[in-house]
Amino acid sequence: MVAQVIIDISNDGVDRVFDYNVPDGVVLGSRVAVPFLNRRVQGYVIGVKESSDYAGALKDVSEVLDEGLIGGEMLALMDFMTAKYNLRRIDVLRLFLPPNMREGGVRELKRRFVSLNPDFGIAEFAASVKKSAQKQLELIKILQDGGDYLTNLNALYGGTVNTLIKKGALIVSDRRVRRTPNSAYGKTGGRAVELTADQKKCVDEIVKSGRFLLHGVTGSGKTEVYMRVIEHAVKNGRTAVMLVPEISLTAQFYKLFKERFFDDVAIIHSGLSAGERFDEWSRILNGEARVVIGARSAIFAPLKDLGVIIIDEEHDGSYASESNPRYNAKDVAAFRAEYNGAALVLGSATPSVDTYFSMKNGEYKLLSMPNRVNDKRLPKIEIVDMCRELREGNAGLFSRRLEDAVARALKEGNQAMIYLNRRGYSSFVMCRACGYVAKCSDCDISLTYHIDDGVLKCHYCGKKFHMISECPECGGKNLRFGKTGTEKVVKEMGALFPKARILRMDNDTTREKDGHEKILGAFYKKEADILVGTQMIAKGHDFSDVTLVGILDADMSLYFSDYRSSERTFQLMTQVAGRAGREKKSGEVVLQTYAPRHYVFRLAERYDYGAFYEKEINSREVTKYPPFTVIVRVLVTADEDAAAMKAVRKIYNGIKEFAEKTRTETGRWDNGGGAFVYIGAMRSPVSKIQNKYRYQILMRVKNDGNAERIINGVYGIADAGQGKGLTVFTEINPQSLV
DNA sequence: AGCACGCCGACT
DNA sequence: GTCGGCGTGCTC
Repeated sequence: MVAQVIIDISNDGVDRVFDYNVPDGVVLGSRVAVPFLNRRVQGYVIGVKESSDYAGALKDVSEVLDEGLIGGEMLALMDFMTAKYNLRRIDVLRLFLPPNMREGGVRELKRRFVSLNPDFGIAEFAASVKKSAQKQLELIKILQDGGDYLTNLNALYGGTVNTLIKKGALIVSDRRVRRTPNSAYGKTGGRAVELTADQKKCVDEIVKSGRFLLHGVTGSGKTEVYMRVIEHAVKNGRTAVMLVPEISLTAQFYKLFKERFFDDVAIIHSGLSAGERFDEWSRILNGEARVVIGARSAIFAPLKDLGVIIIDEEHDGSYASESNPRYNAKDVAAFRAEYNGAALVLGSATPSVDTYFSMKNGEYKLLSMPNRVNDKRLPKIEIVDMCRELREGNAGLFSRRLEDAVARALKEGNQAMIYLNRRGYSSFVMCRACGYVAKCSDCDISLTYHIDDGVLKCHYCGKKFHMISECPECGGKNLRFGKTGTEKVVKEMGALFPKARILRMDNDTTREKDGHEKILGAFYKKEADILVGTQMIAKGHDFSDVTLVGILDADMSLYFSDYRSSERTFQLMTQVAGRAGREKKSGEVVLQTYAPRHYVFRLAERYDYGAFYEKEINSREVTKYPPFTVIVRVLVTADEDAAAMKAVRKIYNGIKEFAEKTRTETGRWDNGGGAFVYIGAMRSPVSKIQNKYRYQILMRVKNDGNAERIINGVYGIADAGQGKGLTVFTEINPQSLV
C-alpha cells in the first residue's frame, strides 16, 4: 500500500505530496515518521492508494506514531482552507493539533497514585496493629474510599505511607492527571427558570437546524439560548462548539457552562499552557468532552458529529487570524457546520455588515431579540463634545460630565469602566525644539512611552528602548508627549480620586499566565472600583455592579483609512455601552468625542442598528467595497528595499495583464469593466517591520460567481513572484492593512 | 528544514 | 595546488 504524506516542514519547496510504501497498511490521517533525504522527519497521511506513479523508488514509512489522528472531516477542511486562503497544507494541519505535540513536545502528565491493595487483610491488620502505629490504621481507613496521589499523602502522613507500601498494604501505580485550565471567577447562573418568549422562539428554530443570525441587543439573554441549543445537541449524542472573541471571556462562560454540562466542557485557547491545551484537546478527541468553549483556534477542536456551532459576537475582528496562516474562523465554522449537518449560529448585538447582507440574501435566517431580559432598558448614552469642553476651559482628559459620573458611581458603591483603545502612557515622544520623534530601530513606527517600565516600546515588534530625558539630535530638554494611553488614564484617575482602587487591563498587564482572569476576577470580586482598559474590556463581560462606562477618544477608530472604520466604531460603542447596568441597577454611558454630530455616534446613541446598516450598505455599494467586492492584498517583504520594490512591480504588472483579460470575458462593472474594480501597488503604511521592507498590492474584485476563479488567478501570479530573500503572501479581506 | 553539491578567494 | 565560503537544489 502507498501512503500519501505531507511532510512536517513548512516550506514552499516541500508543500507537496510524497508517496511512501507501507507494507502493513496505514490509516488515513495518521501521524508517521518517514525517511526524508537522509533524515527522519514527521508527516501526516492524507491519502492511501494501491500504487504510486512516482518515477523513483519509494521508501517505506518508518513508524506510525499516531493512528488516524486527523479525521476525514479535517482532511477535507485542509483542502478547503489551502484552496481558499492559498496556504501550505502543513500549515493548516498544524492548526488541527495542539502546539508542541510534534515529537516529544508535550505528553501525558502522570503522577504516582496510591491505593489500597484489595488482597490485604484489613481486619487482621486492625486486630494486630500496635498502639504506636495507629497512624497506619487511620491511613488505611481513609484509603478505603479510593486512593490519592502520593505527593498529597506524603504531605499528610510522611513515612507512614512508605511503611505501608513495604508491608504490601498499599500499591502504587501511575495515573494520568489532567491539567485543567483556571477559571477563577464568573457568575453562577444556575438553571434559568423560564425562557422569555423571544428566547423560546430562537431555541425552537435553532434546534431544527440551519444557519442563523441571532441579532439580540446586549443583555437580551443570548447566552441562555446558546446553552439550551447546546443542551439539545448533547442530549442527542452530538457535540457543540462555541467561539467567543476574547480569551478572557472563556473563563466567564466556562463557569456557567460547567454548572450545566459538568465535565462535558472543555476549553481551548492560546492562553493555555502547552500541557493544559494538550490535555483538553485529548479529552475532546476521545469523546470525554463534548462541549468546547474557546477563542478562534477552538474551531479546530477534534469534535465528532457536531450538532451546533455558535459564534458569539460574530462581528468581532478576532475571528480572522492576522498572522500566518491567515484564515477566518467563520468560514471554517460554515464548512464544519455543512459537513456535519450542524446548526450554525452567529450571534451579535451589532452584526457585521457582511453578515447582515448575507442574511438579507437568504444565507442566514434572522432571529431577533430586541429587548433586554426583564425589559431592563439599555443604558443611556450621553455624548460629550470635547471641543466645547476645551473652549470652556477644561483641557483635561476627562469631561466634567464624566468626572461627576465617576464620583457618583464611587459614592454609591458601584463600579466604573473606562475604555480607551490605546495602551501605554503616550503614543510618541517628540522634541519640542527640533521635532525629533523617537522611532524603532527595526520598524518604521514611532515608539510608545510606557511609564510603568520606564521604556519606549515598539508596538509592532515589541522591542524596548531606553526612555530619553533629552533629545538625542539637538539635546533639547523639552519633550512633548503624544496621545494619551491607558497608563496615563490610570494615573490621572488616581489623582482625581485618590481613594479609588483602580485596575488596568490591556496587553501589557495580561501578559503573564492567567493574566486576564486575575484582573477580571479581582474586579468581579469588587477588589477595585474602576477598571481602565483597551478593547479587551469592551466585549461581553458581565459585571452586576458596573453602572458607569466612560469612553475616551471615541473618534479614534473613526479615522482609520479603512472602509470598515465606521462599522468598527459603531460596534465598539454599542459593545462597550452594553457593559453598564446589566443587572438590577441602571447604567449610564459617557462618550467623549471631538465629532459629536457624526452619524455613527448619533445612531449608536439611539442603538439604531437598522439605520446604521442601511446607511453603511448604501455607501459600500457606491464606493464598491465589501460585500460587493472582495479585497485581495498581496504583501511583499524583503531585507532590501529595492528587492521588495522590484518584486512587487513584477507581480503588479502580472496582475494588470491578467486584469486586462478579465475585461473582455466578464460583464462590465461601471467604469473600467472586467472583474477588477481597482488595482494599486504601494509602499505599506508601515513601510518597515523588523527590518523587512514592505510593499503591497491592493485590489478589489467584483464579488460574483467569478470571484473565486479570479482570486485563484491572483494567487498564482503572486506565487510565481516568489524569490530568494523575498516573502510574498496573499490574503483576502484583510483585517488590517499595516 | 537541512544537507549535499558546486564553483570562486586566501592559505600552506 | 587545496580548504572552505555559502548560493542552489532536492527531498517519495
